[in-house]
Amino acid sequence: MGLAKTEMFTNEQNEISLFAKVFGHPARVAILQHLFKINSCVCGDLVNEIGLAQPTISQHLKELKHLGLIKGNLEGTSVCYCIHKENWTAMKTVMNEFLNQDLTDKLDCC
Amino acid sequence: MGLAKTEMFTNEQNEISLFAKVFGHPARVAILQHLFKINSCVCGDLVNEIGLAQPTISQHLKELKHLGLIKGNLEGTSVCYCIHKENWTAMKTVMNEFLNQDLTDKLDCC
DNA sequence: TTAATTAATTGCAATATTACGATTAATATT
DNA sequence: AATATTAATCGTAATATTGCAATTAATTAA
Repeated sequence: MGLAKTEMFTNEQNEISLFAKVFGHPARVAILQHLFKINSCVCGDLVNEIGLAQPTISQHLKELKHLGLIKGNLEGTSVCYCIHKENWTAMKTVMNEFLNQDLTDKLDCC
Repeated sequence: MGLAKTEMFTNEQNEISLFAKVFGHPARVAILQHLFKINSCVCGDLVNEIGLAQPTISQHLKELKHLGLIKGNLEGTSVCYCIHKENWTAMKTVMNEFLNQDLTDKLDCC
């Protein structure tokens, strides 16, 4: 069916998987890394920086924006994107809780 | 075309996105959380615990195993799964480096 | 106003993912 | 050996994702 049955999972599980999914494409990882590196918040340069077509980059940016991880700001004809700091920090809290679960000695049974 | 052009991204970007992609489904998040909670390493109980059919769970387990995040061990007719501690720790290093990039003041331009 | 620039949107083709019934494989029990 | 139990695999349908050409929308420059 190709459809995740979100109603059978907890809010936390769904939230984690939504964040993870948006990081599940190298282009979006590259976009985010570039936004972190270029703190002057360059925009359409992403199309040049990453080797994908403009509509493709625009689509990836839309997904990142939709999850609240970036913000876009109109500046003349171009749009300036940058990391949404507060939301990024909140996302980190959720992801870290998942990634940093207790790895006790008992876990090794195999 | 629906295919990620992995050759145009760095190994790091591809690795991050592969880890993230496997966390990008709530069923796999739920499986991992359960394996962390039940440190006695219960196995086919995952099918009961999570509400999906046996082939579906088996498929999700395969993906987690393929990335090295869990190990499976035959015990009679059943298979006992658990977190692969070393690989989980290594994955955490990669993901943390990505998630914990510098959020300097300069980033806020929008 | 007209042309130029930039980015979003639309529409579509190619591919990937998800879910599960049916079957198979492997071991355990009788 | 015959049966039961458990999990993997196969095949397939439904849906989602990715990528881009073409177009549109919005602003700027001339």
